[in-house]
Amino acid sequence: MAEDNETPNAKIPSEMLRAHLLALLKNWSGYGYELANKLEEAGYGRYNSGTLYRTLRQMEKTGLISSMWDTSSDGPARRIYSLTKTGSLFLNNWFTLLDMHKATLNSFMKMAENVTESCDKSSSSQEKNVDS
Amino acid sequence: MAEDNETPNAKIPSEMLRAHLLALLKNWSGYGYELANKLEEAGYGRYNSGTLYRTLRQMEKTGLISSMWDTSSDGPARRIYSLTKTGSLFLNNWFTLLDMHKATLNSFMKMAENVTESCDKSSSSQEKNVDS
DNA sequence: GTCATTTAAGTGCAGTTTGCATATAGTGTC
DNA sequence: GACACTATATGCAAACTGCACTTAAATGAC
Repeated sequence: MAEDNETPNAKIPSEMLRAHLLALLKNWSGYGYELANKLEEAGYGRYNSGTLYRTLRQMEKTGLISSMWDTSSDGPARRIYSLTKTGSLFLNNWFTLLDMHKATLNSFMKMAENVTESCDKSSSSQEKNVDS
Repeated sequence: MAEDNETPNAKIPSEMLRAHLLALLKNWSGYGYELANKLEEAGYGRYNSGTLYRTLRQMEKTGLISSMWDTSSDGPARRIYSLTKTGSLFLNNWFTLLDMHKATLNSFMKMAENVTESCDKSSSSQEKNVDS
């Protein structure tokens, strides 16, 4: 058995992992082990293989990617993944969502400045002790 | 009991919900019900109250926010939340993470273009997806 | 040949998180 | 009291996650 070099590294949110996989598969087809290597090369550590493979299968189940076995090359069979139309749309929407999210964050933080003066409806109890 | 108007709306990833809550609490203290209203006003539908309150308690447990009871106003007691120093740092890091994530996505998609280019020089179909 | 190693994918299971429904409780109105 | 609104929380099944372990094909060492 190979040495356990699956570093449980700085973990990114799983939604982002999915987006990363979709981006890697854009205009390109690859298999799990290869995708894991690319993620590692990009500085995301070696993902736990169980998590990665299961994520891929789940993404396939939800229609974001599709797979087929490749037995043409040497070594164990590889499950080659490629992006579906749905996956491609999802990836584009993800970019939109990121922008919206960032815009919302900024607007929320700006709201705070205005609130301190106007949104004091019923009682003027200024004892909002902000614990530090 | 009030009418069930908790619309299980277009759900954003939970990580983003957490970021939204942190952003709302930046330079401002508020309680759960109020935060739910603000999320709804911002167009995120009415979050399931159970999910929202539990998310807040969990964020408190991990030190992103802190709370205390406010019994000064009329009606049921409110649990007032405010951002901790950790939460503030987390929010800043979140922005950084978002940018890194987007950069990674773009680089991943460009990688694909290089691969297809070297394998298939004739096709010059280049997709433009670089924004920032 | 056979033994360890590398490549490649997957399962088992406990612990955590999520979605949805439901519970609890204070206050004001009729 | 009955009812609506405000405010927070719990119960539970389903889904997800992390970690360890298993399977299996090919390669190189001996």
